[in-house]
Amino acid sequence: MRYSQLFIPTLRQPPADAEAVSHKLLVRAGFVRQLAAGLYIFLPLGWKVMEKINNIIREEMNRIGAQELSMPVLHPAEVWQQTGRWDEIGDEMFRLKDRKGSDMCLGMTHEEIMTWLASKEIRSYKELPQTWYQIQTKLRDEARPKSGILRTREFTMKDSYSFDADEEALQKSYDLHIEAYNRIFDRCGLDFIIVDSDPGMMGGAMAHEYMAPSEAGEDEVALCTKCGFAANLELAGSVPLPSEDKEEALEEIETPEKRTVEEVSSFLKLKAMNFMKSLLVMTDGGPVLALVRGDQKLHEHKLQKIVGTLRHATKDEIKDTLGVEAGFIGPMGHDIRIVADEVLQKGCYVSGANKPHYHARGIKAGREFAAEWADIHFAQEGDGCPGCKEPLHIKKVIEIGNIFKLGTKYSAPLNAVYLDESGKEKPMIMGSYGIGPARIAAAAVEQNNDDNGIKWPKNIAPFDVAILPLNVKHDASIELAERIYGELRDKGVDVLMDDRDERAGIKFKDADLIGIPIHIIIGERNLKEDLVEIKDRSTGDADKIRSGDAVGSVLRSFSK
RNA sequence: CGGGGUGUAGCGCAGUCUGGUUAGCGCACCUGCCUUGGGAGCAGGGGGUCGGAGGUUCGAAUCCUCUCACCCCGACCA
Repeated sequence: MRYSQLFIPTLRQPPADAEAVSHKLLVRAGFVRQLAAGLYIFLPLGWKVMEKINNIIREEMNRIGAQELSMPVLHPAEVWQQTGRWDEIGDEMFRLKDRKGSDMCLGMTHEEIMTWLASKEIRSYKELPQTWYQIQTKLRDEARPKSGILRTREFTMKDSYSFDADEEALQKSYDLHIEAYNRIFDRCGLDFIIVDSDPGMMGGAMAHEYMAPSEAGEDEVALCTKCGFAANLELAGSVPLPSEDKEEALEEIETPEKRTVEEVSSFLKLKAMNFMKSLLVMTDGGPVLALVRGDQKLHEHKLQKIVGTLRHATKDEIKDTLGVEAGFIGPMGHDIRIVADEVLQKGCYVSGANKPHYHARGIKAGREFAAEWADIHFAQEGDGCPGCKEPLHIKKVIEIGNIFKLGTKYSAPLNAVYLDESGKEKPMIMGSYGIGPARIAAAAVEQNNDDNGIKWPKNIAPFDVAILPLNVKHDASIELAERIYGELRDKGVDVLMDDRDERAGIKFKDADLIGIPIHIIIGERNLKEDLVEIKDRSTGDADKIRSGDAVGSVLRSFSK
């Protein structure tokens, strides 16, 4: 394609409200524009990248026998009501009524509709397994869209669903998806890791997430380089650094206006790990006091699994329940349920003295208080790996894909059943598998860029090659550029010909910003010696070669 | 939903505190000349209901009230 005929609105400066690198660069380089919060327009270049990603996904999904189809985006409420999610899901679902007043919603995912289809059409074990997928628009009324195209309210997703006769067959479908996903993310040129994840509201037994390490990511994972442990911080266990093993008698200390661990620890000149944080949460079963060590963060999800749905107590509730204001709460002498992190079983700690402006030291489990013990802390950098005790590393990551074993969570309520060999009716065993193509693009930019712009991985770059005739008024330059352009195109190479009457500097800057992997630079000076320059965008390496060798050289670099 | 911030030309910003000519600057854009290996130079030019509504005032980008939008942190995230 010819640059002069393309719409590539590049900007010298990024918009002021962009924060993430991928957001800034994708806007600057003319790939996307924002319509409203969490709603993005994909410009021609951006759309080309999306199509390349989607085609890789298609090829790999088809390779494992998955079949592409297309589902409506607008759904009747009934199906969602049958699985209970119509009520479980809150404001995040876009809901509307049709002209007859019937409740409808915009699909945030397609478990219900896919299962509905299976329930209508599949009768026999002979028709199983089936894996269906689509690359479809999803809509979610996100509480906080952010980071450009990383978290939007409308986005395309590759979602596939497997229907199997039993758990063993589901495992096969699951493994096939792992195979496909590994190939997809490899081909897209991403650095990625697979981690254990929390099945959450999706239900089901097992789940993994594909994560691309990046500072722009919203998730955090704990990794062990020694034994390969890898898990989302939403569920990652860890072995905290051991507490100091000391024996102290209980003693009250005046700590005027010192409430937080930070304040009290600097006041008493003690490390955070010498403290015990006492936090009051409210549950359906009444108030619960949660205890973690001063250097730890309470993991509400872990606690929730023990005590049920919870929320933080208000200041008044703390006073009413414990008789003391927040900041001076201690675990002693309360007649309520106490759940404490296991690390507190050993050692003596400082915590609130249950009276204003006083803390107490020498608080020891079993002596001053009793508790239920559990892992209710967030894993942090340096904690021991739960598998091999080596220090864990925490990394920020972008979630680019996930795979879930759903079991019968959807097939049971929607009555998606089949008859087995003995004529017995059984629910289908399902799996659900997602990939966010726009997140692949964003992650690729986050992982591959420099001060000059994007360095696209070659398989998802908007063009394979850019030809830059530096002076379009120089006949020999243009003749050569046209010849190379034609020959590369004949070989199936996706070429951008910068035929604009612009100065050399502008062409260099734009080619770098847009991030095309290979640049063929045709300058008047080199051409006198029959030379052209081939530049590799990602390494910056540039070679001068005979003009007649340009096409062959470029083709060779693709077969590498 | 809680906290913070920002809305002035396509993009980036100044002006607002302390009200007062035709509201400025850089880049981009248009015309001409010149230039062609890293976002050139000279000359000329176009583009704004200062997010919106109401109010105060002789006079509002500027002060007051309400409202909308967007961004960031947190909560949430099937």
